[in-house]
Amino acid sequence: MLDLKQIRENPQYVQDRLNLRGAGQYDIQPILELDQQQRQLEQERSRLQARSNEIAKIIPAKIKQGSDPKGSEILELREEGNKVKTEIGELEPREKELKSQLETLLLALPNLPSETTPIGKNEDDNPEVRRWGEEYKIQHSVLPHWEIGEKLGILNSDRAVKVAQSRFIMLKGAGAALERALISFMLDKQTAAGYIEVLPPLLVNSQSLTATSQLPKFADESFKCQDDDLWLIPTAEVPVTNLYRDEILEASQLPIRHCAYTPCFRREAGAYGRDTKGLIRLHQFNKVELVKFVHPDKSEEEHQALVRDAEAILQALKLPYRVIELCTGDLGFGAARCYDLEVWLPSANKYREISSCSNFRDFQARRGSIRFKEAGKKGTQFVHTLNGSGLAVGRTMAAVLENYQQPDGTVKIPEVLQPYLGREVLYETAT
RNA sequence: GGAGAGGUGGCCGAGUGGUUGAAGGCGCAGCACUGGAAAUGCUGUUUAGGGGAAACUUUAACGAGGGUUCGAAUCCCUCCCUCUCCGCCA
Repeated sequence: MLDLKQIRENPQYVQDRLNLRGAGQYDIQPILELDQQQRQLEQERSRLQARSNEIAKIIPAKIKQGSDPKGSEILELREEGNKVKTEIGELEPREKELKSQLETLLLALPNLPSETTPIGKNEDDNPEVRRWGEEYKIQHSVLPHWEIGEKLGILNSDRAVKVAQSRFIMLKGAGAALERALISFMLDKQTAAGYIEVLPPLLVNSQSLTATSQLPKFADESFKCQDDDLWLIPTAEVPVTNLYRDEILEASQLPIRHCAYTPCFRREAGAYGRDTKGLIRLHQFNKVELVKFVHPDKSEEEHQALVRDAEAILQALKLPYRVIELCTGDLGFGAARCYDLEVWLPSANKYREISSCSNFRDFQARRGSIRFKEAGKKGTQFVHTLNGSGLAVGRTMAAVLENYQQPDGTVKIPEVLQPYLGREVLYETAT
């Protein structure tokens, strides 16, 4: 959520920054008008309430001084109290209504792109920041990972579709073990880098989804439970960020860095026909997520470090990748700044997103009221929240299968994974 | 699912109609004491919104929402959540 005060005081700046996401999409004018009306009502109501409070104090004081509780002086005051109360009763609902409209509009407004975010219309304008591992790109032709997987007998789609629906997959034998090995490896690596592991709830309430900004705008992207106010998490970002919702932290506790392995559930509405095969786009997938709560002064450097921590996994696995920065037109709703890591998928002959590392600044902290107090300073400040995948496990598996595919059809296991898996090569087996 | 208890400040915990934004304690900050520290003593310490250049001022908040009253943390209603016991269960 944007700071209403900022919108009020620098409307042109805010509107200009919002326009960078796509001109004409967002209009702050209605917010400015509602805010104006709301404040006017508040002033009037507040003045009446002050009088009401005054009367409530005068009455017992007069009685103490000897006034007759049933006398005309007291009765008049009571009557005025009633009158004031009636007037307040008329203003209050109007003010509440304005406030709730204002809230609705504010929640629907995305974050402002940072000052350094490259300006552009869509993903075609995302600049490449750096590339890594050109020397590890394989030269021979390869099968797409789902074909490798079926041949090796380590993944099965048909049965998963029978059990659930399309866009579900079942891993088997070495496939299941490889997924588990990747998860363990990533968690070990990230905890060694200073992230404290958490295993959060996989179902969250609406308030949590609102804080991280999946709600209200993206309700149709998540699975919802019918009988409870609970949703399946689309990413560990939601439960982990909400761990500190409505809390006031000590500045000395910052930064807080967490990593979490969770399954993630996404409806992928609007993705019909795209990536229908393999491990790229599923309703359920595993991910190790990195989440940070930091002091605003440190947020930029923590963001850069977060990206490096995600990259470290790809480097350890020797998977070629590139880093791109999302331009203003492609930036996610809550992000002020975002880097994507894209891994090389030889069968497609292109890079595919495997991690998205965003700095939300105080956008989520404001929605979730995640604040901190600085010793000796008055008041509280909002923390900055950051998160990124470290990494998407299914897509990593796909990248491993393809990039480590040998001409003879076998798949080598990356060295760092061998201790986890207890083997060096995957061979074709009868299914 | 059945029965009961409870939700108060950063934390613990008093408070059943009138200066209670809220006793007391812990924690934290400052000062004193000390060579320095501990201990001790004193002082201070909620958040959010509005108005104001500022000093300051005003409103709201004791799980949430409604009601009674001139006045509600305190009384009434509805909802949510937590805990305990029993049942069920990984």
